[in-house]
Amino acid sequence: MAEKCNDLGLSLSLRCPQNENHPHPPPPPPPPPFPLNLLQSPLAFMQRQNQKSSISDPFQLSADRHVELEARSFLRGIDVNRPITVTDREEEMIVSSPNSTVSSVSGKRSEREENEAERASSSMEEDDGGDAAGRKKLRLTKEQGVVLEETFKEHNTLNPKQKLALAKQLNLRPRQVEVWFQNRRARTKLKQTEVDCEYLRRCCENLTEENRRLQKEVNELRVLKLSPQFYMNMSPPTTLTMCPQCERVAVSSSLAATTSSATRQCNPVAAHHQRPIPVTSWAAMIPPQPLDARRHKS
DNA sequence: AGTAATCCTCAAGTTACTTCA
DNA sequence: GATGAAGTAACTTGAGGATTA
Repeated sequence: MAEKCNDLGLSLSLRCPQNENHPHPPPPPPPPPFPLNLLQSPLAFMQRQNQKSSISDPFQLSADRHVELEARSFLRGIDVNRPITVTDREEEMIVSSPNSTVSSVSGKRSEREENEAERASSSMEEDDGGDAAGRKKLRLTKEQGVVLEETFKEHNTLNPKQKLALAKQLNLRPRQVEVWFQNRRARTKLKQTEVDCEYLRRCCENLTEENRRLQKEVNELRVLKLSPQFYMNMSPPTTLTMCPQCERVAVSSSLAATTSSATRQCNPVAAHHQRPIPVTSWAAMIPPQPLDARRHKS
């Protein structure tokens, strides 16, 4: 499976913003074949790809369309499931995706059923002598697979012209090339979905663990808050200090921060200037007035 | 210009066949 | 050899876009 994954050229492509800042992020994903946006479904991606391939060569597409339309006018009703002969192949070089007609809606089923009998009587070109009843499954050769894969890497959709050329090159029916690309896109999407799911699962696990850790921390802090003597002896990591004389408040990270702006502006000789007062201590001494009001008063 | 019919292509889902452990 | 799982070619269905009468 992993080997297949490599064959498909798939890799993690989901970026989790939370985890980018996470102290224990998951192993960095390899460069994505196509970036996954959680707001963008794979379908949207595919559609965008299709649009891209269409837009990239509008002239060619319209030319193909022209060829198609010309061909369609006199090649209707061709049995596309019929085994390919050399003549057929020449015709298929003209008509685009003949078997799409089969998969299309309007009255195609009966047409196909008619073809079944004919197909049964004349075994396929690739047929090695098996029974002709039911659908005959062709196994693509290694060379065909390689070429298809290479083409798929270049563009995951084909316009009619490309399809015909590829079919000719590989000695396949255009319909087979078309089906192969459809299935290949489906496989790519499936693999990508699996990879994305796995990555999301890991994200979820990490966030759960982080949540558990933070909950534990919160509980510890609660316990700490409930034991006053312990709390009072503790020097807080960040200490608000205030000069009782000038009532200026400053933030210092340790005792060494006595050179903060508040103390610098006061008399450095005074002993109480050197000792940071924990918020809980001095706050109790301050009358319930806004600092600004008291400052204005003085 | 609006509309219905037709065709094509696609994604999604399914079926049936092949291969392999 | 039988069997079940996995892979995949081929098929079906429905939607949407383009073209044409």
